[in-house]
Amino acid sequence: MHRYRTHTCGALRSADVGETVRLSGWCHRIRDHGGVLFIDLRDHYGLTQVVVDPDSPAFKLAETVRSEWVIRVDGNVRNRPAGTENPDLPTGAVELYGREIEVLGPAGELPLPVFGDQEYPEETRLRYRFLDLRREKLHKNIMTRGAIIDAMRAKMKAQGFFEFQTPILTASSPEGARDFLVPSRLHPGKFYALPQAPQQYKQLIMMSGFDRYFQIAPCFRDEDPRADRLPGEFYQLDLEMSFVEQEDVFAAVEPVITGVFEQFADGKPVSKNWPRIPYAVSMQKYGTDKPDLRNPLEMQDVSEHFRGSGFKVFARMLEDPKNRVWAIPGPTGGSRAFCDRMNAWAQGEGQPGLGYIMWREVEGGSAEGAGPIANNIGAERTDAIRAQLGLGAGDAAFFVAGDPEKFVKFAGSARTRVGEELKLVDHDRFELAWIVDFPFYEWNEDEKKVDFSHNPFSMPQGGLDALNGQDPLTIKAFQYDIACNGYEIASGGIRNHRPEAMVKAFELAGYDEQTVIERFGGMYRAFQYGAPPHGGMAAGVDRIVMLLCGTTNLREISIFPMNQQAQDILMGAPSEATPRQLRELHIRTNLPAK
RNA sequence: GGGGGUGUAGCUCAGUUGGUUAGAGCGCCGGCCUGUCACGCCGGAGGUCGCGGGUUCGAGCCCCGUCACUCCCGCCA
Repeated sequence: MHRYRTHTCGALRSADVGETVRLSGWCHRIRDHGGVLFIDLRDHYGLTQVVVDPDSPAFKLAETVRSEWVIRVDGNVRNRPAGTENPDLPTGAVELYGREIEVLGPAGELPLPVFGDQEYPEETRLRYRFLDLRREKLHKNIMTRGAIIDAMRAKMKAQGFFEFQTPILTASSPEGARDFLVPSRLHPGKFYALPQAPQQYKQLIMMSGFDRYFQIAPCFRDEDPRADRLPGEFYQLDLEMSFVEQEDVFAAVEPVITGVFEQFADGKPVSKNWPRIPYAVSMQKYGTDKPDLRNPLEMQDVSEHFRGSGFKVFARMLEDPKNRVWAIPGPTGGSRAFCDRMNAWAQGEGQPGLGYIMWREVEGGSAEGAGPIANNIGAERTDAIRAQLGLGAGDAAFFVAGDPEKFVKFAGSARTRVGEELKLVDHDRFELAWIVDFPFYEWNEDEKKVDFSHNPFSMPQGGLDALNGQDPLTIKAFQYDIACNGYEIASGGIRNHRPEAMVKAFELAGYDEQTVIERFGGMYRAFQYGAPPHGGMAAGVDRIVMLLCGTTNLREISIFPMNQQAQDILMGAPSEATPRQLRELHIRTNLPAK
């Protein structure tokens, strides 16, 4: 007989009745009735009820075991007495009558019970992560994560992609987020950096003549935490292809992502033909470049109805040509209570308020606008707005006014808020979309200069001609994202593989050729010796797993995450280095006074 | 770096207008219990009310400061 087990805790069935078996596992739940004692024995595979009574030689020891002790039980499998079967358990028809118990690993009092689903503070959960990981939900999420990554690999390989590994110790990249640095012992005063993404490596792989690259790539960025961002490190499904245009990338990626979602969506619908939404349109309709398309609301520009109207606040604002008035439709929201609630919410967001019109039914069945704005602009304009937004009696509309660049973010969250409050959002579906035509540059107000708005390596639409002849702020890039349910789950682009275009692109952002050579020497060199047109994408593995596991917290789908102060409180990282380690690295600390 | 929210038992939380010895459920420990599967019943232990100061006859509650946690903004090519 095997030292620890003949079966797992999820294996036994009626067919095994009469067998003498050996199980090992954790004592999940113990029910001591004095004369008869039940232990639910748990392992990775499932739960089996062990029963012990005073006739068993194991009885005395069985009375001493506690939750989460690891024990080995020998005994025989028998049918449960009629009426005591548990249909909720796969093993629920049978039980193991225990004759011998060996304690393999006793446990102290638990800081966090494995049984049950009570919420526990994050600090406790992270310090005792190994206990939390035994719990059903987290254990399942981690297994799902592995299965999703398997599916990604399989689907990528089926599309002809080949997996590569790229260095973890690399050079600091001048653009982007803050790097994690690793001091070099052999080169005093110099540092490696952990890759923020294998961006340059994957392009170099294309220039090295390989055709289709992918990698489940660890990425490291020293950023401040957010709810949808793991501190320190995260994973991307990173891919790159040669001799492709944007359409080819879409054609390769869409079935992979759709397939993964469908496979793990648990029956929830997944959008088939993804809409392609230009960045500018997305900002106008949804107020964000990662719209939640489960929310049916679309904002519209209603400036014309307010220009020269009796609502002086907006009318005066519109005298500045860059200002606009946008409307957020609120179907079924036409009550004073709801409009006041939205107004109060807006004030809580630091806004002066949120103007609105509500439409009430009047005799004859038509709709009449009400509220301060409607009174000021008059019935004709009010009705024109109603008609444009396709609203009727019982509906409302909310208005934001000013410079769209400044209010767009607030407008987007107001749209989300209205949709959620009016229960217009179907949460049980996955709505995927391509967001395309990102601007190549953006205006940096602080430094009064043009900056790359996304990826400095992407190809401007129109190529070198556009860079030479066009207002830089109007140039679009072959740069795209995938948005799903309000999250950015992937980002990519067609790369700029022509050195003269690359130099020009950097020149417009204020970097001369010498700087490009210094900062991107390897890439610059590779561009000189036959670079294929290429492009690709990187998808956020953690966010995709999070969406498919139905959680909004990345720490629920990551096996050993750091806390929000970027500390691993299980392992104790970061920690101080010994004087000897620092000496070898030629480093002296200079700590802030406190 | 800035702003909001929250800190009461191991955990989730209640605690009246400022008023006696700060409570409940879960968990833990002990006892009873031969068919439970959120077992049940009885008993018990467990508290610097985040910390420091102030107001008051009296502070878990009010005021000031501080710390921790958390969400958001900045940041995230």
